[in-house]
Amino acid sequence: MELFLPARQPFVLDSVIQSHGWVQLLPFGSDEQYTSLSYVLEIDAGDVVAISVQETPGGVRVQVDSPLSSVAQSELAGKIAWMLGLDMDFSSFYSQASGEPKLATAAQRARGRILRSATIFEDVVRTILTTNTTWSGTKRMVKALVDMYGAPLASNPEIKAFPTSPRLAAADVEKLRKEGKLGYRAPYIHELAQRADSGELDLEALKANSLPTPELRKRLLMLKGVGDYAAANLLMLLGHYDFIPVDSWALKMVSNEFYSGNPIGRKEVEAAFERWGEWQGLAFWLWEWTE
DNA sequence: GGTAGACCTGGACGC
DNA sequence: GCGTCCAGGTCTACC
Repeated sequence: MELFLPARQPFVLDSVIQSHGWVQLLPFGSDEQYTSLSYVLEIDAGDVVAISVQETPGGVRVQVDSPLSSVAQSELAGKIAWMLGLDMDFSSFYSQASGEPKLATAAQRARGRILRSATIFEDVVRTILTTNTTWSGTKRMVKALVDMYGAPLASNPEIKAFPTSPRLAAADVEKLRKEGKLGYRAPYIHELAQRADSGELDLEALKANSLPTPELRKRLLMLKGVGDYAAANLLMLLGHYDFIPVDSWALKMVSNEFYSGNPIGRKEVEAAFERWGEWQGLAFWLWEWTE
């Protein structure tokens, strides 16, 4: 079956797909030209569906591998709209960035939307798995979680969705640590899943929050395994760009660009992008760095 | 508020 | 093949 979803213009699907590395992590996938995004998700009714998204005039066309009830279709449409940020408006940022050569492609390519997972829970788990490791380590850990705990697609059990909070809450911590090779992150992920599954933690409510960014950041920092970098990354996924995700790569890039390669810290990174105000995280993210 | 050490894994390197 | 060192953020204890 197919769905058509409208997108606020301007919209360029491959800019969303290439917005960061999520597309390289299971169960995301894409073709080499980034014209199509694939994903597998478990919807609330318990069905596991594989979807493929292509850009079409005015929005996106979503191909679903199996028929769905109208309720499930509605849920799926809402999740895809969230993942692609279909309704997001970056006109204010484009206006501010119009005189900056290093952000010249932002408006041209409708950049700004950052690819999200279907749930905040999934994005928090992914983000924790990016910390204190290499990108190949992140890919390995995410693959292990999907392989070990993801719900299989009925038509092809080899293909699995990202595990939901109930599935990870029921997982064995030592198995996560040893077989999943999550190491010290295993108890963080397990505790997060248990709190989300019990209802103590309503991560999905953050999608519709109207909290000021500092308050939202405080809540994110209360999650075990989420520090300054992870919180800033999650804030951007939530549509708040006032903080910069400062990791070792950021320090290197900003040092080369603004500080002649001298050793710098978080404060220098923030100072370099302070003029972008509420858009500073996005300006940093979309900046065309000098190699 | 700032700092040091521990956490865990994979990869690079030397032997 | 084995051992050692290092990189990658966050947590905890301490000052």
